[in-house]
Amino acid sequence: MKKLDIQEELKKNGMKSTKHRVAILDILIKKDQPISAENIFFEIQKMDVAINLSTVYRNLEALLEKGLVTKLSLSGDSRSVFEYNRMVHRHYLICLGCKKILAIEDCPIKGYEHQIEDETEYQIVGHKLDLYGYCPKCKKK
Amino acid sequence: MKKLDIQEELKKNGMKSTKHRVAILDILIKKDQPISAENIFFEIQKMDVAINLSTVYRNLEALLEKGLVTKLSLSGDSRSVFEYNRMVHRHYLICLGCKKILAIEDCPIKGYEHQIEDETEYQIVGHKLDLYGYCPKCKKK
DNA sequence: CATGCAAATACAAATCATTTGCATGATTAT
DNA sequence: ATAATCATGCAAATGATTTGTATTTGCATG
Repeated sequence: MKKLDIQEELKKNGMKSTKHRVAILDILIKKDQPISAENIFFEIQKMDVAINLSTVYRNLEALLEKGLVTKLSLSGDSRSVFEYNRMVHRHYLICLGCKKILAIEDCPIKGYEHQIEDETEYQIVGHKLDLYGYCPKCKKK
Repeated sequence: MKKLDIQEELKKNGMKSTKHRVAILDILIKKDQPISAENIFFEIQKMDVAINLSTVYRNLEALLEKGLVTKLSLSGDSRSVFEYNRMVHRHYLICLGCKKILAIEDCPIKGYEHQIEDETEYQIVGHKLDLYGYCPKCKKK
């Protein structure tokens, strides 16, 4: 997505367009995997844009509220990771060796939610499924 | 489980039996739902046993290593919760209203792990599935 | 293009959950 | 009982995230 499109996207959502927001979205859109606030901070600095870590957090918070990004916390890591919200239901496959995160769009839970609704009288609004294992490279060791 | 059995269980796992450890396990065994370190701390104080929060953390860590308890971090909460390890594979149903956590022993993922192994060449070692929704009480509001 | 207002930013300090260092106290094998 | 070992309290450190506040910026308007 081009810089102009990102600015457009921000305004469409009632947000001011700033170089920091554009940079954050740009990074998130390009990354194929979720990334932490601190890593976003580092990436932006690599682009020779000065930014403060709290600005990263505040912007992620704002983008989150507008639904432009999603936040996820994975088992065994105390920090959250963020990704551009591609509006698809996703699950994740996390490599316990190198910590790489792979997104999976396939979802095996469809009918199960209804079954649980019937069994428990709860109203289910969503679910979170993550798989843990070892990627081909880490598997060898 | 009785106090004596808990002491037995601790020794069987090569741990010294202390009043704090017994109290922690006792609380965990009685609770039907996962509980945070701080809440364990409060519960122990209610039993008129003096304890420090760092002792709770250190003991949970030790019990975790011995496999006597399990730790889980749930989406949208920055603190971890713990439960007695009943040696069953479990999923959780979290009420977004009152935050109650219900354990579900049924698991719909069985075959899916193999399918993903075939598709991705990863070696899957486990998964985490949590459902989010509203319990019968909170559903009404 | 100047300008004013609301929103965004930097920076430091606060917070929250969790961990650690160290001196002291309890538990267990001998 | 005694020593060796491990557990504990307390305070201070840590790491991730949030917040207060003075300053700067984006952008609608004249």
